Amino acid sequence: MKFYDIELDRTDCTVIHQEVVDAVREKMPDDDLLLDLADCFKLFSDSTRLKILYALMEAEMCVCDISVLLGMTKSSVSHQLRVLKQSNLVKYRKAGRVIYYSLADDHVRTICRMGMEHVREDEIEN
Amino acid sequence: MKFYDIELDRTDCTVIHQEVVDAVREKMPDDDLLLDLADCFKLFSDSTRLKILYALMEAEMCVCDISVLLGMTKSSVSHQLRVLKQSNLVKYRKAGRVIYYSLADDHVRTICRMGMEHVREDEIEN
DNA sequence: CAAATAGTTGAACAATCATTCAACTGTTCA
DNA sequence: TGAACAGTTGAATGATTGTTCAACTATTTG
Repeated sequence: MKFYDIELDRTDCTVIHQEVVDAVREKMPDDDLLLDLADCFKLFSDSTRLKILYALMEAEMCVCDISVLLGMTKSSVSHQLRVLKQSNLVKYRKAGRVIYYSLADDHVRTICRMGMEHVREDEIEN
Repeated sequence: MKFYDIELDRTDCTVIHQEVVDAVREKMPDDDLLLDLADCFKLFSDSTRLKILYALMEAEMCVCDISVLLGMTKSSVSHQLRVLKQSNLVKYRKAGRVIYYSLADDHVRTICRMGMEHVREDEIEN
């Protein structure tokens, strides 16, 4: 029997452990869920956003306050607040022309604390 | 007294709450630490890396196994494994020309679980 | 030794994304 | 009413980053 020149699979592998692959595949979370999870972590993966979140852990603040605290333009702060707002990490209340932002719930604290523990441990190790 | 045309501060704000800003500034973690934290979360912010990590939660796997499981090239898997290795999230052992990867410790599980809780709650809300 | 295969590596490319800039809305207040 | 200011928005820009491609190393095996 002749082997035709079929299109190569993206994985030019002789699978080493088919049983392992099959077993793991069954346990894998859905792709959609993993995409959502990645998006969630992406929110915490920028230091400007982290600064904003850590600031809001301490107090409700308006955009100007945050701008001055971080030494950044109102525009750039506002752009990031929009991202955090859309993901329900922060909420806001309007008072005249001033808009006060605060944390939406305690998830932010929990997630930041978790990551911080990992970072600090690495510091000790190295 | 004349106002000279000095360079504008990046924050064209009348600070609304100087006391709040000062109090928060005192509590803020160091910039370096926040950068490290952001880098830590960045590792979890890509769905390919998450897939690899979730796979390794189930079993030790070689690069070919992971490639087949994810339907990706060995090259792209290898690139991501390098990132995870450099950050001490995965470790490896060599057996002939096969290299087996596994999780370095339990941090990955803890951090993923934490994020997953947040994602699932959002699912219920919306 | 030579062929085959596991895995790595660096450059190139495309997509993503944070910041900037300028223009804009909306509210206060004189 | 109009000036001043808080905040938002969209387009442009530059940096970062995930994937691809091709070439490479290293190990096994016939």
